[in-house]
Amino acid sequence: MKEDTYLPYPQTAEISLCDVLAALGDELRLAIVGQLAVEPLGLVCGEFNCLTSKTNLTYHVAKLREAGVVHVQPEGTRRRLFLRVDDLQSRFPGLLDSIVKEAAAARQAAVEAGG
Amino acid sequence: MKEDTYLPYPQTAEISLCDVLAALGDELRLAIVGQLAVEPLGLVCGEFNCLTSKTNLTYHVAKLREAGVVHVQPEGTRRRLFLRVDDLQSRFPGLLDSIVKEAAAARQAAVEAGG
DNA sequence: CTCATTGTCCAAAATTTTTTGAACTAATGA
DNA sequence: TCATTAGTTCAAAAAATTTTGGACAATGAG
Repeated sequence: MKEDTYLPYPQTAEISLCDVLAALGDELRLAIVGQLAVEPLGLVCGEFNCLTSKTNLTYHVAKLREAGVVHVQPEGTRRRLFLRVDDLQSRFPGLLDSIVKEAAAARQAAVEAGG
Repeated sequence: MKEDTYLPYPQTAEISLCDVLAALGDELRLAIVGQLAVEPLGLVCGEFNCLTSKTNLTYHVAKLREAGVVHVQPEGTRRRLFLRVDDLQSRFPGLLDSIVKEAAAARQAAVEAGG
Protein backbone atom coordinates (compact mmCIF):
# COMPACT_ATOMS: atom_id res chain seq x y z
CA MET A 1 0.00 0.00 0.00
CA LYS A 2 1.62 3.12 -1.22
CA GLU A 3 1.38 6.02 1.20
CA ASP A 4 0.93 8.82 -1.26
CA THR A 5 0.58 10.06 -4.83
CA TYR A 6 -2.70 8.26 -5.10
CA LEU A 7 -6.28 8.61 -4.01
CA PRO A 8 -6.75 11.47 -6.45
CA TYR A 9 -9.68 13.73 -5.90
CA PRO A 10 -10.88 16.89 -7.65
CA GLN A 11 -9.94 20.32 -6.41
CA THR A 12 -12.83 22.33 -5.08
CA ALA A 13 -13.28 24.39 -8.22
CA GLU A 14 -13.34 21.26 -10.36
CA ILE A 15 -16.08 19.46 -8.51
CA SER A 16 -18.96 18.76 -10.86
CA LEU A 17 -22.49 19.10 -9.59
CA CYS A 18 -23.69 16.32 -11.80
CA ASP A 19 -20.99 13.97 -10.54
CA VAL A 20 -21.78 14.80 -6.94
CA LEU A 21 -25.47 14.17 -7.46
CA ALA A 22 -24.78 10.92 -9.24
CA ALA A 23 -22.44 9.84 -6.45
CA LEU A 24 -25.10 10.57 -3.85
CA GLY A 25 -27.90 9.01 -5.84
CA ASP A 26 -27.17 5.58 -4.45
CA GLU A 27 -28.49 4.23 -1.17
CA LEU A 28 -25.22 2.80 0.04
CA ARG A 29 -23.20 5.91 -0.71
CA LEU A 30 -25.85 8.22 0.67
CA ALA A 31 -25.80 6.22 3.89
CA ILE A 32 -22.03 6.53 4.11
CA VAL A 33 -22.29 10.27 3.71
CA GLY A 34 -25.03 10.36 6.32
CA GLN A 35 -22.76 8.61 8.81
CA LEU A 36 -19.76 10.74 7.95
CA ALA A 37 -21.73 13.91 8.44
CA VAL A 38 -22.00 13.30 12.17
CA GLU A 39 -18.36 12.25 12.59
CA PRO A 40 -16.06 15.25 12.45
CA LEU A 41 -13.10 12.96 13.03
CA GLY A 42 -13.99 10.88 10.04
CA LEU A 43 -14.56 7.16 9.86
CA VAL A 44 -12.53 4.25 8.73
CA CYS A 45 -14.05 1.93 6.14
CA GLY A 46 -14.61 -0.87 8.63
CA GLU A 47 -16.78 1.43 10.73
CA PHE A 48 -19.57 1.81 8.26
CA ASN A 49 -22.77 -0.05 8.92
CA CYS A 50 -23.05 -1.36 5.49
CA LEU A 51 -23.69 -4.92 4.53
CA THR A 52 -21.37 -5.23 1.63
CA SER A 53 -18.02 -6.72 0.86
CA LYS A 54 -14.71 -4.95 1.37
CA THR A 55 -14.14 -5.04 -2.34
CA ASN A 56 -17.44 -3.41 -3.07
CA LEU A 57 -16.92 -0.80 -0.40
CA THR A 58 -13.61 0.10 -2.02
CA TYR A 59 -15.54 0.68 -5.21
CA HIS A 60 -18.17 2.91 -3.65
CA VAL A 61 -15.65 4.89 -1.65
CA ALA A 62 -13.73 5.55 -4.85
CA LYS A 63 -16.90 6.91 -6.43
CA LEU A 64 -17.39 9.33 -3.58
CA ARG A 65 -13.77 10.36 -3.66
CA GLU A 66 -13.64 10.85 -7.42
CA ALA A 67 -16.78 12.94 -7.32
CA GLY A 68 -15.18 15.16 -4.69
CA VAL A 69 -17.52 14.24 -1.86
CA VAL A 70 -15.00 12.72 0.51
CA HIS A 71 -11.35 12.94 1.25
CA VAL A 72 -9.55 9.69 2.00
CA GLN A 73 -6.56 9.73 4.27
CA PRO A 74 -4.36 6.65 4.57
CA GLU A 75 -3.70 5.83 8.19
CA GLY A 76 -1.46 2.83 8.40
CA THR A 77 -3.37 -0.01 6.82
CA ARG A 78 -6.63 1.90 7.14
CA ARG A 79 -8.40 4.57 5.18
CA ARG A 80 -10.04 7.37 7.05
CA LEU A 81 -12.79 9.17 5.21
CA PHE A 82 -13.82 12.75 5.76
CA LEU A 83 -16.74 14.56 4.22
CA ARG A 84 -15.45 17.55 2.28
CA VAL A 85 -17.89 19.79 4.10
CA ASP A 86 -16.18 23.13 3.54
CA ASP A 87 -15.26 22.45 -0.05
CA LEU A 88 -18.77 21.40 -0.91
CA GLN A 89 -20.30 24.29 0.98
CA SER A 90 -18.16 26.77 -0.88
CA ARG A 91 -18.75 25.12 -4.23
CA PHE A 92 -22.49 24.46 -3.88
CA PRO A 93 -23.78 26.53 -0.95
CA GLY A 94 -26.57 24.81 0.93
CA LEU A 95 -26.48 21.57 -1.01
CA LEU A 96 -24.78 19.29 1.47
CA ASP A 97 -26.69 20.81 4.36
CA SER A 98 -30.04 19.94 2.91
CA ILE A 99 -28.94 16.45 2.03
CA VAL A 100 -27.41 15.71 5.40
CA LYS A 101 -30.43 17.09 7.20
CA GLU A 102 -32.72 14.76 5.32
CA ALA A 103 -30.39 11.80 5.82
CA ALA A 104 -30.43 12.45 9.56
CA ALA A 105 -34.21 12.74 9.58
CA ALA A 106 -34.50 9.48 7.69
CA ARG A 107 -32.24 7.67 10.14
CA GLN A 108 -34.19 9.12 13.05
CA ALA A 109 -37.41 7.89 11.50
CA ALA A 110 -35.89 4.45 11.04
CA VAL A 111 -34.83 4.31 14.69
CA GLU A 112 -38.30 5.34 15.85
CA ALA A 113 -39.88 2.70 13.70
CA GLY A 114 -37.73 0.27 15.70
CA GLY A 115 -34.84 -0.56 13.39
CA MET B 1 -53.25 9.43 -26.06
CA LYS B 2 -55.24 9.06 -22.91
CA GLU B 3 -55.90 12.34 -21.17
CA ASP B 4 -55.72 11.16 -17.59
CA THR B 5 -55.15 8.40 -15.06
CA TYR B 6 -51.56 8.23 -16.12
CA LEU B 7 -48.31 10.08 -15.65
CA PRO B 8 -48.12 8.94 -12.03
CA TYR B 9 -45.81 10.81 -9.73
CA PRO B 10 -45.05 10.52 -6.02
CA GLN B 11 -46.81 12.64 -3.48
CA THR B 12 -44.62 15.17 -1.72
CA ALA B 13 -44.16 13.09 1.40
CA GLU B 14 -43.17 10.07 -0.65
CA ILE B 15 -40.39 11.71 -2.60
CA SER B 16 -37.14 9.89 -1.94
CA LEU B 17 -33.97 11.91 -1.61
CA CYS B 18 -31.93 9.18 -3.18
CA ASP B 19 -34.24 8.96 -6.16
CA VAL B 20 -34.14 12.70 -6.65
CA LEU B 21 -30.37 12.79 -6.52
CA ALA B 22 -30.12 9.88 -8.92
CA ALA B 23 -32.55 11.59 -11.28
CA LEU B 24 -30.49 14.78 -11.23
CA GLY B 25 -27.18 12.98 -11.50
CA ASP B 26 -27.37 12.92 -15.26
CA GLU B 27 -26.28 15.75 -17.56
CA LEU B 28 -29.32 15.67 -19.78
CA ARG B 29 -31.81 15.64 -16.95
CA LEU B 30 -29.91 18.24 -14.97
CA ALA B 31 -29.99 20.50 -18.02
CA ILE B 32 -33.75 20.03 -18.36
CA VAL B 33 -34.21 21.01 -14.74
CA GLY B 34 -31.95 24.01 -15.26
CA GLN B 35 -34.13 25.20 -18.12
CA LEU B 36 -37.36 24.53 -16.28
CA ALA B 37 -36.16 26.49 -13.28
CA VAL B 38 -36.30 29.74 -15.21
CA GLU B 39 -39.66 29.02 -16.84
CA PRO B 40 -42.49 29.47 -14.38
CA LEU B 41 -44.98 28.59 -17.12
CA GLY B 42 -43.27 25.31 -17.76
CA LEU B 43 -41.94 23.98 -20.99
CA VAL B 44 -43.16 21.50 -23.52
CA CYS B 45 -40.85 18.64 -24.45
CA GLY B 46 -40.07 20.06 -27.85
CA GLU B 47 -38.75 23.23 -26.26
CA PHE B 48 -35.77 21.68 -24.57
CA ASN B 49 -32.39 22.31 -26.09
CA CYS B 50 -31.34 18.76 -25.96
CA LEU B 51 -29.83 16.80 -28.75
CA THR B 52 -31.61 13.56 -28.28
CA SER B 53 -34.46 11.65 -29.83
CA LYS B 54 -38.08 12.06 -28.84
CA THR B 55 -38.07 8.51 -27.63
CA ASN B 56 -35.13 9.06 -25.39
CA LEU B 57 -36.56 12.30 -24.09
CA THR B 58 -39.70 10.44 -23.11
CA TYR B 59 -37.51 8.12 -21.12
CA HIS B 60 -35.65 10.88 -19.26
CA VAL B 61 -38.78 12.88 -18.58
CA ALA B 62 -40.32 9.78 -17.05
CA LYS B 63 -37.32 9.45 -14.76
CA LEU B 64 -37.74 12.99 -13.55
CA ARG B 65 -41.45 12.53 -13.09
CA GLU B 66 -41.15 9.23 -11.24
CA ALA B 67 -38.55 10.69 -8.92
CA GLY B 68 -40.92 13.53 -8.10
CA VAL B 69 -38.87 16.30 -9.68
CA VAL B 70 -41.33 17.41 -12.31
CA HIS B 71 -45.03 17.43 -12.91
CA VAL B 72 -46.21 16.63 -16.42
CA GLN B 73 -49.44 18.10 -17.68
CA PRO B 74 -51.00 16.86 -20.90
CA GLU B 75 -51.99 19.74 -23.12
CA GLY B 76 -53.55 18.46 -26.26
CA THR B 77 -50.92 16.42 -27.96
CA ARG B 78 -48.18 18.04 -25.90
CA ARG B 79 -46.74 17.52 -22.47
CA ARG B 80 -45.97 20.54 -20.40
CA LEU B 81 -43.41 20.05 -17.65
CA PHE B 82 -43.21 21.99 -14.44
CA LEU B 83 -40.55 21.79 -11.79
CA ARG B 84 -42.13 20.79 -8.50
CA VAL B 85 -40.49 23.72 -6.80
CA ASP B 86 -42.75 24.02 -3.77
CA ASP B 87 -43.00 20.31 -3.17
CA LEU B 88 -39.25 19.89 -3.32
CA GLN B 89 -38.64 22.93 -1.16
CA SER B 90 -40.97 21.64 1.51
CA ARG B 91 -39.59 18.12 1.35
CA PHE B 92 -35.87 18.99 1.15
CA PRO B 93 -35.46 22.66 2.11
CA GLY B 94 -32.67 24.35 0.22
CA LEU B 95 -31.81 21.45 -2.03
CA LEU B 96 -33.33 22.58 -5.29
CA ASP B 97 -32.22 26.14 -4.71
CA SER B 98 -28.59 25.22 -4.49
CA ILE B 99 -28.81 22.98 -7.52
CA VAL B 100 -30.61 25.49 -9.68
CA LYS B 101 -28.23 28.24 -8.67
CA GLU B 102 -25.27 26.20 -9.77
CA ALA B 103 -26.98 25.14 -12.99
CA ALA B 104 -27.59 28.79 -13.80
CA ALA B 105 -23.98 29.69 -13.02
CA ALA B 106 -22.78 26.89 -15.25
CA ARG B 107 -24.93 28.07 -18.15
CA GLN B 108 -23.76 31.62 -17.63
CA ALA B 109 -20.16 30.45 -17.73
CA ALA B 110 -20.87 28.53 -20.91
CA VAL B 111 -22.37 31.61 -22.56
CA GLU B 112 -19.39 33.73 -21.55
CA ALA B 113 -17.01 31.18 -22.93
CA GLY B 114 -18.88 31.77 -26.17
CA GLY B 115 -21.12 28.75 -26.56
C1' DC C 1 9.69 -13.27 11.62
C1' DT C 2 4.76 -14.70 11.31
C1' DC C 3 -0.02 -13.85 11.53
C1' DA C 4 -4.07 -11.36 11.39
C1' DT C 5 -6.17 -7.11 9.87
C1' DT C 6 -7.39 -3.62 6.25
C1' DG C 7 -7.95 -2.68 2.19
C1' DT C 8 -6.40 -2.69 -3.05
C1' DC C 9 -6.33 -4.44 -7.80
C1' DC C 10 -7.87 -7.01 -11.64
C1' DA C 11 -10.95 -9.37 -14.52
C1' DA C 12 -15.32 -11.61 -15.07
C1' DA C 13 -20.21 -11.86 -14.19
C1' DA C 14 -24.50 -9.82 -13.13
C1' DT C 15 -27.47 -6.08 -13.28
C1' DT C 16 -29.19 -1.65 -14.48
C1' DT C 17 -29.50 2.17 -17.26
C1' DT C 18 -29.56 4.37 -21.61
C1' DT C 19 -30.23 4.46 -26.48
C1' DT C 20 -32.48 3.04 -30.71
C1' DG C 21 -36.08 2.01 -34.18
C1' DA C 22 -40.46 0.67 -35.79
C1' DA C 23 -45.19 0.95 -35.08
C1' DC C 24 -48.69 3.46 -33.00
C1' DT C 25 -52.23 6.91 -30.71
C1' DA C 26 -54.31 11.40 -30.18
C1' DA C 27 -55.00 16.01 -31.28
C1' DT C 28 -54.74 19.71 -34.68
C1' DG C 29 -55.13 22.08 -39.07
C1' DA C 30 -56.03 22.45 -44.00
C1' DT D 1 -60.90 13.44 -44.60
C1' DC D 2 -55.95 13.43 -44.79
C1' DA D 3 -51.63 14.89 -43.42
C1' DT D 4 -48.84 16.73 -39.76
C1' DT D 5 -47.29 17.29 -35.19
C1' DA D 6 -46.18 15.60 -30.54
C1' DG D 7 -45.31 12.16 -27.98
C1' DT D 8 -45.85 6.99 -26.35
C1' DT D 9 -44.97 2.02 -26.24
C1' DC D 10 -42.47 -2.09 -26.78
C1' DA D 11 -38.61 -4.86 -27.45
C1' DA D 12 -33.87 -5.21 -28.59
C1' DA D 13 -29.18 -3.47 -28.54
C1' DA D 14 -25.60 -0.95 -26.43
C1' DA D 15 -23.31 0.93 -22.68
C1' DA D 16 -22.44 1.79 -18.00
C1' DT D 17 -22.59 0.52 -13.29
C1' DT D 18 -22.39 -2.71 -9.59
C1' DT D 19 -21.08 -7.02 -7.55
C1' DT D 20 -17.96 -10.93 -6.90
C1' DG D 21 -13.82 -13.65 -6.09
C1' DG D 22 -9.05 -14.55 -6.03
C1' DA D 23 -4.54 -12.89 -5.42
C1' DC D 24 -1.98 -9.41 -3.43
C1' DA D 25 0.39 -5.44 -0.48
C1' DA D 26 1.24 -2.88 3.75
C1' DT D 27 0.87 -2.25 8.56
C1' DG D 28 0.74 -3.64 13.36
C1' DA D 29 0.74 -7.07 17.05
C1' DG D 30 2.86 -10.81 19.26
